[in-house]
Amino acid sequence: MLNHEERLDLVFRALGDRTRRALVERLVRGPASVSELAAPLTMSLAAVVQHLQVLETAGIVRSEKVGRVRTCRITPEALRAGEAWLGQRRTSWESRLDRLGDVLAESGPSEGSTS
Amino acid sequence: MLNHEERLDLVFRALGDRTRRALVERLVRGPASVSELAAPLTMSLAAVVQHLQVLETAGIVRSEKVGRVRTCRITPEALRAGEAWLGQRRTSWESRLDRLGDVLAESGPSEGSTS
DNA sequence: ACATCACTTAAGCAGTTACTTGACTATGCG
DNA sequence: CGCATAGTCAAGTAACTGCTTAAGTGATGT
Repeated sequence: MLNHEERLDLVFRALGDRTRRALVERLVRGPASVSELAAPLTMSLAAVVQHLQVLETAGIVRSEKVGRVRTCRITPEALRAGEAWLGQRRTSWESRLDRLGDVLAESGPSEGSTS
Repeated sequence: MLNHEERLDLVFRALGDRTRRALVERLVRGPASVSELAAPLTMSLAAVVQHLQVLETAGIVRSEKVGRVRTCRITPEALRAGEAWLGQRRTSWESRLDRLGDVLAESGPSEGSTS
């Protein structure tokens, strides 16, 4: 079991690494095998597999093995959850600024200001 | 100096921690002092300050000290950068699915399908 | 059958993170 | 002044990360 906060922990932490973001960038253009994903990277294959596991436990990627090839693909829900969290905080912040603007406008543009 | 990838590293890593997300959630509702931010949390004040430093180096929060009180507030640009990254990858993924759908549709809805 | 390919698993290690405690430095207030 | 408030700084530590290498496992190609 994995609640919403735990999921966000895993998603944001997973994305907080260039290599893993690079993997995501490759995978949004379509599925790929582990070796295809590893090819452009300078690290060992084992290291790439470990990064993929991080992405997979975060729910960002899923993979299935056919024969000896593991094919990885994006699962967009987790990315959407991260985007949604950020969007909600941004709108919350913006609406606060709006209310603040309203209060300042209410005091009148030429009436006695705060200064 | 801090390039775009480094900034994203810091932003996503900063958000990959519940405590820091809680601090952000508090701060989107308006500025607060360090002790106000620490009050609802169970950890030491020093620990909260350390979390705030992580948020500040990520560019998510800025703070200024007046007298003996440090007041923290959100800087929304960094959050927007994270949201933008996620949004771009999502649309990239979605447009790929659209193209895939087009190709499948092109073969004709009642013509010989893949099965 | 045998080699090769595509991973998989495990161990180890340097560096980082998320805390803690304790000592310290300003304010600000009566 | 004297004392509480609001942080600041430095050390220490246990757990976690991001790698590495090396030794498997189980397809696949010839």
